[in-house]
Amino acid sequence: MVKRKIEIKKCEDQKKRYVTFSKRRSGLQRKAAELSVLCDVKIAMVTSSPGERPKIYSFGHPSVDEVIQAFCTNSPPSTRYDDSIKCLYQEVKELEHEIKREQEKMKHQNDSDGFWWLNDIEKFESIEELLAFADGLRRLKYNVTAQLYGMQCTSASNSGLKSKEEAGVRPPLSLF
Amino acid sequence: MVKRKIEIKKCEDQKKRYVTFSKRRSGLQRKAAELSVLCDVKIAMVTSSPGERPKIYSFGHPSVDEVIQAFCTNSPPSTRYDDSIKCLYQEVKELEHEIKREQEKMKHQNDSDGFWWLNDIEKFESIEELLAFADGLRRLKYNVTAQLYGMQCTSASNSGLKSKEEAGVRPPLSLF
DNA sequence: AACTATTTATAAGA
DNA sequence: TTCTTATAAATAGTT
Repeated sequence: MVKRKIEIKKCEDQKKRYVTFSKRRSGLQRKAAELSVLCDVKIAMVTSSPGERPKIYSFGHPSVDEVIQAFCTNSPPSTRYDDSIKCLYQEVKELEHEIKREQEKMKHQNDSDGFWWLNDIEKFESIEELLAFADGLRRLKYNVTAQLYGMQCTSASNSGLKSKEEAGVRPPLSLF
Repeated sequence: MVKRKIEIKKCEDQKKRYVTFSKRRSGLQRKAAELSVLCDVKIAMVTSSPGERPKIYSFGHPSVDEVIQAFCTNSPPSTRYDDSIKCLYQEVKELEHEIKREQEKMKHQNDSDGFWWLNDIEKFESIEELLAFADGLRRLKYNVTAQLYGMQCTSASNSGLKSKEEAGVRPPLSLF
């Protein structure tokens, strides 16, 4: 059996889409009914069915019509909270928030006490990850070594000595 | 910490009611949005807020007004599926179903092969339960024994013999 | 707003 | 459609 988490995007398999619609619509309706009872509020839900010739499903407490009436006539736009667009903004805001928290977490992980290279060795969950990390370390070592070698060469030639050997410059591999 | 399951009935604590409304409404909205994306359907939700001066919350894809328009004008009542009342009937049907299943379960438990006293010893989950069961058995034994003793006495006196001993009647405890 | 122990919803399969 | 089950998501109570 595969993982059951699904992406929220249009399901292209028509049959599955119908099943999902059926299941989720009933779940939504139950939730709506619970909300109206728990919080003693009016609620209405109108849905079109998927497919060629959409039918209209409706559900409401105390009745769809009463709630729609209230929406259309009793409430001037100033008293409405339409989240149809707001929720997109909300989504963006939440993503930004998540990113921020993620970044903070990273920061804390990376610089606790300044000894980042001692941290989180335990977090690797497989040999592969550990090997990848080790490989990263090798590259790092190589780069640092090469960098250092280059710096030594530069300072050696700046110092007026003739050869690298005279300046005590060693080949990269001996630096670690 | 106490159990977290709640009854679906009006929450009398105003503050809690507001919090619940806020949490559940946003959950409902998320679900509605997911449904519209997954199944590629139109949906609208209108809710009144709890409290003295209810505000109207609305949410819709592609927009509340479009869906309500479709509900009010484009769809003759014959094409509508209004579940506001249907769901009550559904609830009754489900309860009846549940009762029926429950009864069947009972029936199966009670008379599988007629040896009910051999069944379900394993179902006890604690020493206490088992001891309670044992105590019940003791009482049962006592009652059956007494009953039997009474029957013996009756038949003994009916048989014209003078004493219980003559009729082979034993005291209750020896019967098990 | 955040946390978390639980409950609830649900995707997939039968 | 309904049921089951493993897993994901929602949320009640609390901080």
